[in-house]
Amino acid sequence: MSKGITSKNDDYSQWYNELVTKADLAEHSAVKGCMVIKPYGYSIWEKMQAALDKMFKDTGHSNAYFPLFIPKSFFSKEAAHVEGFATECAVVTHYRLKNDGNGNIIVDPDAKLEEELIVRPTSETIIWNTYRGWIQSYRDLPLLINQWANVVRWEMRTRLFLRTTEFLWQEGHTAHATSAEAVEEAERMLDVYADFAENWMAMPVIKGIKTANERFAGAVETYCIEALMQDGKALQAGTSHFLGQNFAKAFDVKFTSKEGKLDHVWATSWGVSTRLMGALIMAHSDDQGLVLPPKLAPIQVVIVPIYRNDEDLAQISEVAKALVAELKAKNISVKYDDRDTQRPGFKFAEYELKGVPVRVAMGGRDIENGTAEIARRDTREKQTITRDGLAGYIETLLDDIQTNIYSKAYKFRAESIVKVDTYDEFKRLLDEKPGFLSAHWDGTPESEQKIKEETKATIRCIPLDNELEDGICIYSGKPSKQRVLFARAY
RNA sequence: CGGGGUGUAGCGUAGCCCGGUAUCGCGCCACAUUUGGGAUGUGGAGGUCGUAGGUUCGAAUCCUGCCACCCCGACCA
Repeated sequence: MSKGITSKNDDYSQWYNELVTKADLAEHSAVKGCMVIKPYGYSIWEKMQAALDKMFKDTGHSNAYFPLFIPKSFFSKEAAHVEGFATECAVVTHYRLKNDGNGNIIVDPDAKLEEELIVRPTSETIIWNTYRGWIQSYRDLPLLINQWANVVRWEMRTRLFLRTTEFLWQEGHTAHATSAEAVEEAERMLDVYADFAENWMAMPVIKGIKTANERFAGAVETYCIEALMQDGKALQAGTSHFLGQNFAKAFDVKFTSKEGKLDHVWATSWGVSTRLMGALIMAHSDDQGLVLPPKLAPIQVVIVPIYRNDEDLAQISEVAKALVAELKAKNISVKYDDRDTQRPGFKFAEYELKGVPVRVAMGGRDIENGTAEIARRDTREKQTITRDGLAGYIETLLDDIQTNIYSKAYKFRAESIVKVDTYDEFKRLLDEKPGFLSAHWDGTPESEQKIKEETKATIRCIPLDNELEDGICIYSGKPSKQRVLFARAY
């Protein structure tokens, strides 16, 4: 491991790339655009999955699994949907290889599929085709299903976690008897995502709705949570869609209501992906490496012994192992690193790089004095604490770190939302002080598109709690009823 | 997919212009001394120079195709 990483002030994207690889989260694979998620990175994802999965179950959802492959004909049934995804689909055309006689393995031309299969970029079509057989009556509703899966979107440019050709995610797909109920579901799941982002990832988000330009292909309304990264760029962290009856109509999913009337069902879908890993990294980390919120850190506490000989080590280990037991009893994940192959300074740097929230160092001096040195990753402050009540202190400290990194991110974001009233000011701030720009917009896709072309800033969302306020569009000068949030985005 | 760049040991690199079988650092292995912020010394192992062709007596070096990665655009979670 080489010393140090590029400073995020010098080169933000290089800082990010080095962080991902040097903290052992992921690496590029032999397959273009696809990554290998390494054990340390995957264990963070598993923690995210566990927390989200529980939240889904607590809101009444069940997990299921649908196929990776989608017949091409399914895909074409919803016009907007196919148009939105057509340009980024991987297609399976054959099912067999053969030896061409010259020692080369080739695709067997005789093994062409009658109907090509699309590798799912999202599963609405296969799921709604399936739901047709599951739903007949209002008694079958609501149908609340989630699946954890991989999907493939053939992106032109990829970045570890933020945009990869294959990625992991969850996709919820629900069916309801009424429009209102489906809207309520879409909003409920948006709240779940916001709750997760803020309370687990310690990342403040803005809940909002997307403009028509940014809406999911096939949705009536797209809700989103938008986060702000430390370089002032926005990142869409999760989306929840009210799909109306679009997919029900496309796949002919009808139910008989209490009143005996036949109608198409109302749908939602919602998802978050391994992109959250990228968000987590960029939200809190610094030039020393990752900063992980304690609730998602695979290792919450590491104990490093400092010793001169085996006798010292034996003494320290006794105390350290007792602390390990106390912490484990409090459900804190702790690692006692007594490797003799690395020196303490190396270990300090390594665990800082990996974002372990709390480090405990114990040496001969501490054994004599009945103390330990506690270092917190978020502020890099060190304190000497007495051995009595140490486990309790650490437990409190972990909560404190969780709160502190949220506050820090919240403060940064609050400072990064700026009201702008002229287009010149808008353009100036985008370059000088990137962040969310709150500005009036006339509500037309044309103005939004022009602003995007000229400045690369897009409307991230119309905040759900937006106040109505009369004004004029910064681009067209036409009347506007409310401000929307613009930003350059990942 | 367009423009630019890069590919040499696990990682980072020199050598390429001017062709003669590969340099240095980190890491790795062994031993010793070390251990409160990325240890030091001595010895050692490790390379089809991204890949496939071509030119040549001879290619990391020159030529062509392909692949991958990075940066910048268009597309997007």
